[in-house]
Amino acid sequence: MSHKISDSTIRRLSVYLRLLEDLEVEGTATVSSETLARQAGATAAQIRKDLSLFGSFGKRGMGYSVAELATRVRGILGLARQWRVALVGAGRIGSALFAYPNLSSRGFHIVTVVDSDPEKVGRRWGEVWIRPDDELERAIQEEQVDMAILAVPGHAAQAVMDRVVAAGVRGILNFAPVPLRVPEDVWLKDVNLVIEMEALSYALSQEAPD
Amino acid sequence: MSHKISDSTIRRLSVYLRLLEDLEVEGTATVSSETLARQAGATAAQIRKDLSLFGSFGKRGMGYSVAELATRVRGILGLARQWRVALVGAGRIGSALFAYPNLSSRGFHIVTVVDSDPEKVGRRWGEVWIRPDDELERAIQEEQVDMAILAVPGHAAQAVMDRVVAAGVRGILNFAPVPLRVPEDVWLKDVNLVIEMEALSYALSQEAPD
DNA sequence: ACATATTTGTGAAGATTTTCACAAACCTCT
DNA sequence: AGAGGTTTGTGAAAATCTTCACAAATATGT
Repeated sequence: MSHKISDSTIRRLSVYLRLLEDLEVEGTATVSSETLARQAGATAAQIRKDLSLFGSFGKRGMGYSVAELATRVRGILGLARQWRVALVGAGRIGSALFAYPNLSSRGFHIVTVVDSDPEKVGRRWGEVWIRPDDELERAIQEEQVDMAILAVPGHAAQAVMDRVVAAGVRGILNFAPVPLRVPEDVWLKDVNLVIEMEALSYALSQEAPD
Repeated sequence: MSHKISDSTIRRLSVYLRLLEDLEVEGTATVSSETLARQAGATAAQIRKDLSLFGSFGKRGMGYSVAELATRVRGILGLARQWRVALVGAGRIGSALFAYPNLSSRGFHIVTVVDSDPEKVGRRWGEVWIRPDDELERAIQEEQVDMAILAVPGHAAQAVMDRVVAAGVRGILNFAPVPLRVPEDVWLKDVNLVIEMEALSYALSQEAPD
């Protein structure tokens, strides 16, 4: 296995998986690449190619077993386990993420929250206490954190990032709209609302004479 | 002008712009593609190629005038104006977005908020009242909305989307983790935290034997 | 058991995106 | 004014990603 798989392929697998789980709930037994493509907004060939990079999961003439393919894709994506996540930043975005049901329901558990605001430290969110900034490293170790979500202001992001990485975290989701530097062996994903809005701005400006 | 410009190029321009604005604040007069590349985490050739798609903004031997390039990129991205945005969904994510300073400071003004929860309707957020779901279309028209942000549960997203589009909005930022269908002339950007986390899950699963 | 209809898996072709590499343009210093 | 050092802008090459198209495999119906 493992040529190099593109990020796009992985992201599409995540989409396919959600659709497969919906189909599973609906009780659908098998699905063709054609049907899945329609739901995913992709092409059938794309789906087959994506899947074929990891193996041969379908039956010619029949399509894919929904249950089996879902299990396979979960395995590929590393979702057969639970992930322990640290949330850094308990502001508005942080608190929205903490309560976001689609993360915990999919195996991403926020096991510790850290904030630099003394006003917030010591408060309790559900099962977890908000810990002070200077306990970041300790919290990461004690709670055996696998991934971190950075929901801190842009000017603080790189410094927090460096500490999180030094503490051993190798997967980070960043909400600060600034380019961050990470070592080669650390995975960083950015969620940047400004980019998305500005991309919309560009698109609308192209055609609308307004 | 205008061959077809790729989405990636536009997204990078948004990144460059933020760096240019930082440089402007610092009082830097000119910047080379090399320097900008280092800050953006891109390559110098990439930056020059991106910019060259829109014109010739630099001076050989000198680099780019920070102020001039920032203005040019703002123009390209359609940021020389203000955008009027409707926020649909006043839950946790919606309220975090409403208060997010990086949107309003960059010309994206949330001018109306709609929610289906009677509990929330009628409350006031800053200048804006939360309006009931059935006033969605009216709010869009009255407030001359250009773009919408959908922060509603996945199961409601497509229906809300259809109404927003029917009301004339042609740019939408969607937070629901479901694939949405839009007409060809409508621009949709997705922010999907589940995809990002699952992509991290895949990456970490690859090397970490754990 | 055979013919017909589906649907996968995948090389090859096509399209898109990124990187390379260098001539042309510009600045600075003497 | 000329030499030397920078840096852009851009064709061409390389790399990556998507679509095509079809043989092989399976199911179904007679």
